[in-house]
Amino acid sequence: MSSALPSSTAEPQLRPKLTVAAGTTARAALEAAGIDLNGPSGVVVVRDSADQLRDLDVPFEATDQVEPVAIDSPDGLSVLRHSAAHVMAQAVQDLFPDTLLGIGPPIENGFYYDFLPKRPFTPDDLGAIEKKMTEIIKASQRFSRRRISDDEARVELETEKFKLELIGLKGQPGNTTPTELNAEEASQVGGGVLTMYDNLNRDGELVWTDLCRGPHLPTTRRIPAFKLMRTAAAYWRGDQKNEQLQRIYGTAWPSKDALKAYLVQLEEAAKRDHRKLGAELDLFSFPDELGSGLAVFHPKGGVLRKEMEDYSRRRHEESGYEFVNTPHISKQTLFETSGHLPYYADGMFPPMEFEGSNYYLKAMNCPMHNLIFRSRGRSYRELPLRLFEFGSVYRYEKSGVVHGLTRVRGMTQDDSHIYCSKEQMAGELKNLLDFVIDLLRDYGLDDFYLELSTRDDSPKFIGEPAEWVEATEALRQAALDSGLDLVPDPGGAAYYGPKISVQARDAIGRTWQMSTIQVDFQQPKRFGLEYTGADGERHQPVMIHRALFGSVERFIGVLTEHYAGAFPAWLAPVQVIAIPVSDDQVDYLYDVAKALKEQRIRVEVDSGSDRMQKKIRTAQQAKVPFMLIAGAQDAENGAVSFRYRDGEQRNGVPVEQAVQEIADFVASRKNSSPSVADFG
RNA sequence: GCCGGCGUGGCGCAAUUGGUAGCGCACCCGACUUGUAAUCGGGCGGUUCGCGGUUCAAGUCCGCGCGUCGGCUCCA
Repeated sequence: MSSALPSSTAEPQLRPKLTVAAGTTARAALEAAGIDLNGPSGVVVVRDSADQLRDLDVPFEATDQVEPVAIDSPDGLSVLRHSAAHVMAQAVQDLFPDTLLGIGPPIENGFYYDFLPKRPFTPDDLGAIEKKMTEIIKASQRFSRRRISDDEARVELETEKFKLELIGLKGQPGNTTPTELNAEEASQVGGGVLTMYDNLNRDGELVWTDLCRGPHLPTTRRIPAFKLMRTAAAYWRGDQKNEQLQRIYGTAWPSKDALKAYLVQLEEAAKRDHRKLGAELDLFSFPDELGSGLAVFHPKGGVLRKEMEDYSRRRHEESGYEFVNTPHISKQTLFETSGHLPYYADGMFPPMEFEGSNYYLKAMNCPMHNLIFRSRGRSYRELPLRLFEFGSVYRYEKSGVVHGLTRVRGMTQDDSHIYCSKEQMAGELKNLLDFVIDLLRDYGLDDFYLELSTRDDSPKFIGEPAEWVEATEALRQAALDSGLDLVPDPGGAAYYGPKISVQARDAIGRTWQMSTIQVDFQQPKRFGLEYTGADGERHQPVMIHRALFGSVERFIGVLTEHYAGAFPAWLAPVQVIAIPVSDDQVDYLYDVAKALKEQRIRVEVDSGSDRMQKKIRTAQQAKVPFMLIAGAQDAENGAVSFRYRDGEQRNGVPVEQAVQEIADFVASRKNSSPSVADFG
């Protein structure tokens, strides 16, 4: 997952531009125009004609046309959150006086500030900091902008070593494109002239100050709602070699209601967490005894896997793939040939030594597929040769990154390697991308964009520049032909070739990297792969790597969150649960279940001693798509009553019809939950 | 890997300043035979993640390890 929850950001309102005369403030112009400065959509800054955001209370040097920016617009929210970060930093330095400041930018849905405290913050500290922040907000401190020279700043900030470093990196005045600073860092020092923001209390007394580009809210009072979320560690300037700072994350909103809505949204997202649902729905677990990042699938999770894989196999079969199988372990020399060792030794489990050789668990399937290609002479008539395998690989993910099913140490890739001629490459990539998107849609993901990862001038990228260009352009063309949005990712390529990755948005707007398609000229070279062309000459094939689910495990994790555990009927571990009103209908329902089983429907009869209401509750919590309920009346009429996931019901449906409806619905692979509307 | 939090029956939680573990769900048994989200009663189940230490006494304090959570870094 890359992005967080969608923010409930309001669209910027179109407002007429206002004139701010030289020597006057934006506030004066806004007040004269009767524009609200205080409400949940009140204006907090303005955008000038140079597209810069400016404080309301700083006089303009020259007359200008400005656009009001409301607190609930995207820019307004950033200003709010950045100001909240300042308030938090003030609170922290107040409570923990020897704490040094890092940077404190706004981020999606909130803000953070990095600190170097004498001791790390604890969760308990957050409460105290929040309380102090509330005091600062109530004190209605003014954010007051002050220009300062680099030399003055160095004196004023002599104890703040991180701020001094930023000033040094900022570049000379007039240089508006600092290349050393990322966007977050630039928000502190800007590109040219340095400014300080002084927090002044009602008496005009200076209570706190921070180096900052701004702009800010007029006063701390304009922070209507905030909450500190968590503490974490973060490396200074994002580099593992640097000092580790303590980061505090917070969120801030234009109203208490908006904050509450955001917190509810987080709770909803937490309910979909596949790790939680995996346990609740009895799908999989991670036994400590196995080790970190190693999952076992329980029978219900096993059904999911099987259905997912079966459908994938079928589609691959129809699309000209050939199925192969390779072992989980290999001698070291194979990975030397492929070039993965020593490059990626850190990412592999350490080798086992026996019979005079080092054996590695495979972290990728491609070298073994290459051996299959090379096992005999190949003709151009065989190309494109598409080898497919559900191949289990093992990767030594660092202990801190293992996460549920989405980042594991043992996984099964739906891995495919396609060998084709250079001439075939462009067409093959296009077909492949269509195939991938089409198949993902069948599993219910239907909102995508693409990312094109290319090389930069880093030495890690190997191979001929001309080949990179050719492969990159072929990928780009395939991406453009798909009509999907394409986001560039310079420097993100694998060391052996460029790639396209398919990003999918789930039901609540989060994005996940799904499939990757990579072009590789290197391995064919390293393995000496060749085929005989129509011309009788030997040629080197192009190799395309491609995984569609990424891994089966990860895909199950993503689908679990996408559907919040309420899987489509065709995937659901239990598709039908039959519930008798009283014990007298148990045998009757076993007959109904038998008829369903003949249609290969996964059905259970709840013959336990619970009351019917309890059984309905249990089935509902198990998110079973169809409940079939039968009482004396139904049994007498040879009928059953449906209850769907949404609680709707249809009573007195003849058994034969009910069985057919369910079988048809499952066969349709509809991804929405069945409901009354589906059956008219 | 780094920083911090957490680790109590299958699951979710409780246990005063250290004084040798309780509850709900699930599970098992019994009673009740019920028409759309929890019937009642009884029972089983824990070497409090592991190892070591402090103490008369450790779930509680300390150290190490493992696992996990939140971030950072990483993700062929």
